Amino acid sequence: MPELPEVETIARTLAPQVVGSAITSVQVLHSASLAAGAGLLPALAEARIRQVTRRGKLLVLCLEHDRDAAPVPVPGLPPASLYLVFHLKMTGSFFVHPPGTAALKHTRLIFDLGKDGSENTLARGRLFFDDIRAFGYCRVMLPKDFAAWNFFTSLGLEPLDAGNEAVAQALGRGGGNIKAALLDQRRLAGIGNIYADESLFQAKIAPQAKTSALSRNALLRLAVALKAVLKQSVAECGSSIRNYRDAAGNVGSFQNNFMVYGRKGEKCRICGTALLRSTVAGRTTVHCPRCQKAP
DNA sequence: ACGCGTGCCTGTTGGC
DNA sequence: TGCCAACAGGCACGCG
Repeated sequence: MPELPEVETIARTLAPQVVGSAITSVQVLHSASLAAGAGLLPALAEARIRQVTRRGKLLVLCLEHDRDAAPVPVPGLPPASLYLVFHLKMTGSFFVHPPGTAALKHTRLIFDLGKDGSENTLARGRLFFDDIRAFGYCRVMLPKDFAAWNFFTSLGLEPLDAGNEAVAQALGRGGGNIKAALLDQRRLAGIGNIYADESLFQAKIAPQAKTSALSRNALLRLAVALKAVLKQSVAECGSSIRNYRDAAGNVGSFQNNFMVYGRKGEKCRICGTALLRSTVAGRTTVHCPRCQKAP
């Protein structure tokens, strides 16, 4: 379940392995994993990887595929003439294997990487996109396709780039409960179930609290807590639960800091009360009934 | 128009 | 020991 800190960690560990490489060929082993841009595969197989970045939970490879075409900026992203975009959903992962490595059981896409800008096309390695549950996807897009992609254009603020006031405001508008607001990618981009529950605990707000009932101070407290939790997780290379590894095969350590996520029935680390599991906004939710009060 | 429920997927876990 | 239901969950989609 890569969320913002995990996708950020993957981008950081993938970049040094692929930036400066040329994509020499692409293999689609599971057609549904290529959700858009099949027609651009020929262009992709001549493209060079310039940058690896992230927007919300999307991992974005910025490519140059035609030296004559000027790179076009997409709002919020570095300019490029072609984009390779991934959503990892729950079980997507990357790894760069040596040249010639065969596909694994759950390998969905393979990008062969060669040297950039040289007549010498000796392969450097193979970028595997593995995805056990195959919920994840890749999209190959021209800048104009990217800028017209509804999911992307609807994404909200980057929580770590926005100020506390702006984050509080994004969470406070609209109806529903506060956990649904945290998970709504149109308000803030990149938050999933782990960081929603953890930030609500740190802010001492009950997940089922109606957003409209929260004071300005409570929303600000949540904004501060959310940013602190995300920042700490990025510093610890994310949370490794189940299958998560970064693009270098490393695990993160933020799971050791969980106060509530996955701790149903265990004691609250602050007050000792048994933590409750419930369903809020359709998701499994764990909270401390004593520390986290609905207003 | 917005909030809610369901389907997509496969591997792991826990109960009987 | 073996079987199977429940569970993990982001997002598209359809319904009311």
